[in-house]
Amino acid sequence: MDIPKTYDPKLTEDKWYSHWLKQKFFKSMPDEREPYTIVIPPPNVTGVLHMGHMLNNTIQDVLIRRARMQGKNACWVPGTDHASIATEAKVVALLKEKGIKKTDLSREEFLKHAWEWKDKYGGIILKQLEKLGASCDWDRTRFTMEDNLSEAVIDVFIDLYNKGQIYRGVRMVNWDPQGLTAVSDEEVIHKEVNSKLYYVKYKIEGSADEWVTIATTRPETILGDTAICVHPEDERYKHLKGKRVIIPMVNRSVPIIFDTYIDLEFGTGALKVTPAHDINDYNLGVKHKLEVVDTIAPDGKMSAAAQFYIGEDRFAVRKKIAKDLEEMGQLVKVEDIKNKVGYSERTDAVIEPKLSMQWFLKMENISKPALENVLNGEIKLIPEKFVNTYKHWMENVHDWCISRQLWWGQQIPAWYDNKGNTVVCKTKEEALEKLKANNAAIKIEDIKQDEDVLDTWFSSWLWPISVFDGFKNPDGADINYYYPTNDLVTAPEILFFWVARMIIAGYEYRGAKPFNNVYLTGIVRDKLGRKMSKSLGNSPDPIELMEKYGADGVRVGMLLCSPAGNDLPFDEGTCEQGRNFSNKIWNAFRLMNGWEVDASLKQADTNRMAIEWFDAKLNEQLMAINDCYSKYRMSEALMTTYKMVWDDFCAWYLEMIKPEFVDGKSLPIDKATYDTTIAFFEKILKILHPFMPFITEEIWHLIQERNEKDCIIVAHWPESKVADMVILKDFDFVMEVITSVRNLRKQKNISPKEQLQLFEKVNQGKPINAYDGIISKLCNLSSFDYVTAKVENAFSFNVEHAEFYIPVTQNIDMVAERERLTKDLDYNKGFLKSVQIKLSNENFVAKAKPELIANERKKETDALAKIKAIEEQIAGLN
RNA sequence: GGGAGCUUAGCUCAGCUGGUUCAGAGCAUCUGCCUUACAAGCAGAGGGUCACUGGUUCGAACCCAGUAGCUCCCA
Repeated sequence: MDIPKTYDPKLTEDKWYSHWLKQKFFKSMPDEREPYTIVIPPPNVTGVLHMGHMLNNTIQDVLIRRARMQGKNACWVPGTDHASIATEAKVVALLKEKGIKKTDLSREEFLKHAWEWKDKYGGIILKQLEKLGASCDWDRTRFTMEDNLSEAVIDVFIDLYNKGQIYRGVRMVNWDPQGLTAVSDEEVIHKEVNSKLYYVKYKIEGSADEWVTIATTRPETILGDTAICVHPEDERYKHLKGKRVIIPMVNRSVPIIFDTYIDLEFGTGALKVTPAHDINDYNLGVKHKLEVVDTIAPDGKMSAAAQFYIGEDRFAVRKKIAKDLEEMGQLVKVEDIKNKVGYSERTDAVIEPKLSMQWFLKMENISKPALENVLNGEIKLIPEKFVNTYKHWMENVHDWCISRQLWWGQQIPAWYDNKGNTVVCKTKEEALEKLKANNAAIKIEDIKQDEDVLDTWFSSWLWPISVFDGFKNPDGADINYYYPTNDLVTAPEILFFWVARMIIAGYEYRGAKPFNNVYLTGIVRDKLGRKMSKSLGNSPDPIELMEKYGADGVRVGMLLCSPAGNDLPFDEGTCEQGRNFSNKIWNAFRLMNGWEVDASLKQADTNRMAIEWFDAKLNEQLMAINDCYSKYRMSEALMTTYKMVWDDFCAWYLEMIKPEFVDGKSLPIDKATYDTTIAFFEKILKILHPFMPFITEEIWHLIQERNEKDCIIVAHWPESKVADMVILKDFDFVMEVITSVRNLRKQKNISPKEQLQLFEKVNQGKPINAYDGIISKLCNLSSFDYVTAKVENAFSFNVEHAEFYIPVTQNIDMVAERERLTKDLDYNKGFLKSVQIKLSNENFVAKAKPELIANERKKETDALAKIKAIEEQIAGLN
């Protein structure tokens, strides 16, 4: 078999992915095995794969692949969400390009376009996940707006309405003037921006020339002012009690009210109150029964109620009104200021607080079990620090605004008659029956359905239940088997948007949690610490990355630097490291593959010892890896695996058993060693598989011809046995000897090809001589002997209780040697001193644990012995 | 303004119950090697006042208090 010396992922990835699909290895059906379930955080249908998805889905795939290998019935459910605002915006933009205005279309026509768009582009991201190797059960792919899932959403709305948990009311909402819809509090991003603070004076009614100066960042809302508010304790304004002021331009007379809400320090201490356009002003308005004048239209332009600047944009008006006020002599001054402004997460438009009629879900009672069961550990958040954040949010939870002024989504099942009656039910026919109760004369054509749709999260909060048809078929085989799911992997950004609400829905509709563990990944950032985003253009294209480094390489790269919950400053270098690792594994295989096996050859002792050692090492490391997995320390599990493969297996083990080269040709290897080595390698490949599915599958099949179903993806995760600690400890000594010899060669400029003699003088205990053959091989020794006296005219070093000597033909540089040994001596003396200080401390001896003291005493005697040995070596140099 | 968290090598991070030579890993850097698996490699080396200041303790990267800087969440 001729194998290229560089691994080429392009030749393997598509091949194995389609093989896995063909063999239905990702498929899961309920059976008698223990289930292991993950539901994907459904990516937005408008989305294309970004680095956040890469990280997130790599972790899910690692978890699901390992579970599958552990013999569990692994089920990873994929899907997408319909993303109301984002999708609608895309479709509107596309129609605009074609010269079609949304307002010219009927709802049905628009939805037809939207579905066309979804069918064409909505599956892109899932296809991209296949490149990554995602082993989702694609037969289970769901979409939040497909019929069954939509029906669940509507049923839940009706159910919650009937339970009195949903209500309709006028409330101040976050209005997105670009998307022309309300968005929830969680969809508003507050950014600090440079603004101006305008000081404007209002004339006191009935006075000749008496004024009150207010400060505002939004002078365009002056036209909607319905009061001025000052602090009741503010000496500057006490005399204004009972007075009124005149609003500039509109000349409206409004009261001066007093409230402790006012910050005395900010601006002039006098606040203009615009209940229609500021949430705090709105609350003041409710409290003081103020008039509400809504001066800004839904599209962000001034409305007729403003009287001036009608039809002009709010930001243009801000500049204009400042100028006009200045001309009127009522603009006192303008200051620069930094303040926080809310932006729409979806459209990036500045949010306009706006009063409107919306549907709300009461959160207070329904969220209780969701808080309780996270606090008591029934549901674990990983890392745990997020419990604090979660608790804080859940204890201060606001009612959830669930209506959106859009067409793309589930239309709210509320029906209105011509007399102001409202009913909530599934169909117009049902509505007719219900409405008849109060309106006997009603006809079906008099009934109108609510125009709005439900928030997308009102679909996705049902995801872990609805993907298993848990609403339609609450006692179905799927929901009973797969629910609660095991792990959820998602970003901390949507802990409240989504995770908390899924937990709420889980308890409300299944009486049980939706998942056991929530693994919160970090946010992928660029080198400057900025979040990766399309608008910044600072994100590499994941598909290109995979083409450059291979899917396995990128998976390793993503995981190497991503501890749970910590942000991940992405560096392409780690993908390169991942690619190099692929190549290392590939070449390890090439080495073994090139060996000629001689069945008649007896196994050498060195090989037997090497095998014993690596067996112990593998067990030790596997135990550590399993432990990392159990704690969701993914990057640590990977790093442990990486070192076990690269250092322990390749750098040490293979070097130990590698047959020698004689006359330009490798000697054959004995069969026992070969077979065991291949068995080790297969174990290693299995451990690597969740991280690097493609290369491991490829090599698995190169090792030997296998049945089409005999794939590593379904191979059994290796059993971990207790490692032989004695061997491991002995070998640490051996490694140190070998490293010391190599180090000496390097320092003395002795070529690795020049054979050396090595002598060992054991000062204490028995020599560990089982590994002498290995030392000889890896150090390229001509001889290795034990002596009882020190060797003259030789370089020396110490390892534990033994002195080692390498005689040399060349002259020893006495000065350099003395310097080196003196340095070693100083270190050991310093160490001894620190131990002795500890031991002479009465408090330490009295209070520390006995085994600790015994250990310190041992360190003391060891150090003394070592110092003595070094001193003798120095003396011997003369 | 309220809350949470972070600060350890040039970079990214481990460091669990305070106690072993505990100051670590990977990457990067430096030195020497194209040694028949791999230069995407091999062998070796150098890097740190554990943010700062105090305290508790026989003993502190770890516990406590304060200070500085950074990040996130909420208003």
